Amino acid sequence: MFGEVSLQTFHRMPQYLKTLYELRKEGREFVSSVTLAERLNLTPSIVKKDLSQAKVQDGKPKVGYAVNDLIDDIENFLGYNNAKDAVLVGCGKLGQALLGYRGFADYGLNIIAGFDISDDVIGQKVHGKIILPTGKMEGAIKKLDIKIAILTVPQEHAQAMADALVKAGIRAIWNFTPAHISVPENIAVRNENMASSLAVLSAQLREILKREQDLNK
Amino acid sequence: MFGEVSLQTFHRMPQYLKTLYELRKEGREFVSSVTLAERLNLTPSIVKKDLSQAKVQDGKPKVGYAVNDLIDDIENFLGYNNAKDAVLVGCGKLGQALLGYRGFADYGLNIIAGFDISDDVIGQKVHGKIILPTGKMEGAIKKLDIKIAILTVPQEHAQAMADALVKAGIRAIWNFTPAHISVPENIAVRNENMASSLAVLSAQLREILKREQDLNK
DNA sequence: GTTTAATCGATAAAATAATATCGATAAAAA
DNA sequence: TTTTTATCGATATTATTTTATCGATTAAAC
Repeated sequence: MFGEVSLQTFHRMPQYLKTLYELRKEGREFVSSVTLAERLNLTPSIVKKDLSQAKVQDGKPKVGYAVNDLIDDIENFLGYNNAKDAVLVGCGKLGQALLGYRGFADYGLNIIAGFDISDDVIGQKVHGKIILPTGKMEGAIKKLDIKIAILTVPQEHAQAMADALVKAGIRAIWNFTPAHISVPENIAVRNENMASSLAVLSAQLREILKREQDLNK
Repeated sequence: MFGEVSLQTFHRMPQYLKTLYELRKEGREFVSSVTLAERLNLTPSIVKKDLSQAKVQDGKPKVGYAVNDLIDDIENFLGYNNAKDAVLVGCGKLGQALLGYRGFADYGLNIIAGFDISDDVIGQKVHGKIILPTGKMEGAIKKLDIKIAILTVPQEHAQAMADALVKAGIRAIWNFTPAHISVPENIAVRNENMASSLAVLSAQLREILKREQDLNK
């Protein structure tokens, strides 16, 4: 689906980038797949395979990859340079937390504005981002040709709002609600599913505690 | 690592559960793997395989699985019944949003209290959850034998706080900071990594837009 | 009561992802 | 200058995950 590049690879890319920033800060010019793998608990093989998909310049035998070049290549690969505009819909607690999250800019995401139905928050600013009434949403999306929406409305409004966003021209929805939303197949959805994450964490914890008990028998 | 059950399977479990709740609400007594697969965009094969790992009672040919039994089995499998206590560390915007998030209770997670260093928030209550000074953290964790921590401190304090949590006896950390934290290998960590998610969403969006352009040529 | 249709559960096949291997190469050491 | 060593990049192998197949079974239709 992604022209050969797997989702797992995309998942790991920001981790490589993060480690590379640290290495640059430490003053290192070159880094090997072995070092990256160690820092991120991966194998050198997978690191080399992943990087081969993002990088332009080859690594050098004996020394590895040029840190700066690699940073450029991955940033470019992930589109961190050409900032993408987005809207955020639903400015409750979580919505406002995300609206004020400065980290997004580092990832090339630029939230234009928040939208909400409640007069209590309309007109407020969170870290310089204005909250507008949902009535103005479709117009803004169309006018600015925005493709990405962050969805943080209450669960029961998730589907209706997703429909409205699609109608307005949004092509990718980052869904922070627990609701499963249905969209046409040419729309990307990414679910930030707390329940899923917690299920996995609980499973890990259970396994760890069990292993420990077995040992102490 | 999880006694045969893969992480992907754990990820899908809460989705099944969610759909089953809906079906129960609709008054359905039985559901087939085909129906579940349709609602969640999966194949019947994977649904059957996943469920076979969580359920106790067999499905019936021709009609499928008993909705109520299946709900019980999955809830049990995921540990939604025996509520797990947790602490939340770092009560900034995101921390408070999560502190006030009622959904956790549905997943069997019970946040005992929030902890923070700032006098601005200490003593406040968010949805009935009190915010305490970090000085009292270790004592509370030990006294109540708490195993799970939600980490929402600023990135630069993530590692130090993780260390403190491990020292206090925490065995599973749900990390909402962008920092990569190092912990002993008998501690579970789950990274809620925005950068990763955004990378995947961007990749999906890019692919969709590209496919569209190709068609219009 | 017999036939038909839908589904399960087990297993086989295919697809995908991760890991290991190895020749080529460049830096460093001898 | 020659040898050694560490690493890349390509490819082969292995492991994991998903999908497909199929006999057995049960509810419903006839």
